[in-house]
Amino acid sequence: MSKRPGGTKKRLKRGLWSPEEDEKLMNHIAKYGNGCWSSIPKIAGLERCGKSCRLRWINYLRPDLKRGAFSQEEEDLIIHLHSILGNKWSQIAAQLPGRTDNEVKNFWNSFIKKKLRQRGIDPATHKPYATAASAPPAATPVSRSAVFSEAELILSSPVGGQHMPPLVSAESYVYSRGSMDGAGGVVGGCSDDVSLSSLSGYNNNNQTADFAGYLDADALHGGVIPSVSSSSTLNSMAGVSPGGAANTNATTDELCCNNNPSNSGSGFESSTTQSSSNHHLPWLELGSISSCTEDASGAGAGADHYGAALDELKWSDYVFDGGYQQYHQQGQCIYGDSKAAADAAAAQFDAHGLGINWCLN
DNA sequence: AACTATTCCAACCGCAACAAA
DNA sequence: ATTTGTTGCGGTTGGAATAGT
Repeated sequence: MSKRPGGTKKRLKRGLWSPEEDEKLMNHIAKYGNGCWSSIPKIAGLERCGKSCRLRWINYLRPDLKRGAFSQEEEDLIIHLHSILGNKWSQIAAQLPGRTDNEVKNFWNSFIKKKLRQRGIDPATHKPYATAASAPPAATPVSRSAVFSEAELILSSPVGGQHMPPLVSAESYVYSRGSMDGAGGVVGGCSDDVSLSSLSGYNNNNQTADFAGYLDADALHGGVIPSVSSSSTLNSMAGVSPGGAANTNATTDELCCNNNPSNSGSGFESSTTQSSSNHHLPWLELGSISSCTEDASGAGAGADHYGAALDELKWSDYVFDGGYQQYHQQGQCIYGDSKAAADAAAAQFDAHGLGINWCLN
């Protein structure tokens, strides 16, 4: 795929990566890590710019990538996080193990956007479109905004053990509660229990404590959360040769999984090293929601998949208690079942191996 | 079967932030 | 303090794949 005419002095290859190029890059990173992207092409014998190599690795070659369709839980989480963070794809992706910002962005643009519009929700604002059937045009109160400033997030947290009146619009929870009426209007309340404080991690109730471990509070408050694409994390991610650990110079100790929570430092790590097995998504749980949808008249009952999602395995269960570990063990990767070697590598891959430094630098 | 329209996603671009010189 | 190089992020695009006619 040739996106743009080159124009640079040195002719660099563009477009889709060939399997040979992939192999070169993977072999290089397996050997040396992913330190200096600008020098990688030369050393690895690739006629690509470093930027392109970096992108290829992050978006496609990383052994920890979870390919395939987004689960309902992931979709819910993306919608919810987008209502808070906006187009901060890297931050959103940081909360979705195995997903890249590019993947999340594409999923949003190609699927969720459309879906929300069909439901009468403006994907940009997460508010229902003003329609004759619902609300008067341009009459949406400010307090109903689902786009939250940092201050709003903080203000919505409990102070002195008491919940402040939530500034969170009901819409932002509608997605997971299945209480949106056909025209996109909001039905049902329960706002007392679902202030964004639970998201922000400032709430001290149990629910929030659990969730705080899931969704890094820093992520929602402008703190630094290294995304999975950050170089520091990637260095740890490169702790195993994608092409097969046997081909690397790494010692057994370097390759072995390190699940010690004390090593968790970044948002990614911390979100995947929770010692507690009691993680859950507050909005999903709060949404046991059938009890919360006072007015189910327009909710479309079971037709709404968001409500149905509540009956499914909790995403956090998948992530922390089995599925994600299993995913690690099974080594899902871009090459799927046909790449036994990559599977084997991914089985040993561990994002927590912070002590590993493959970089030559 | 051939053509057109649409969808999806990998990859590119430009910019900003940061670090090192 | 300034320059230069590198990295990361978000927006955009082009083309392959798919659906529709």
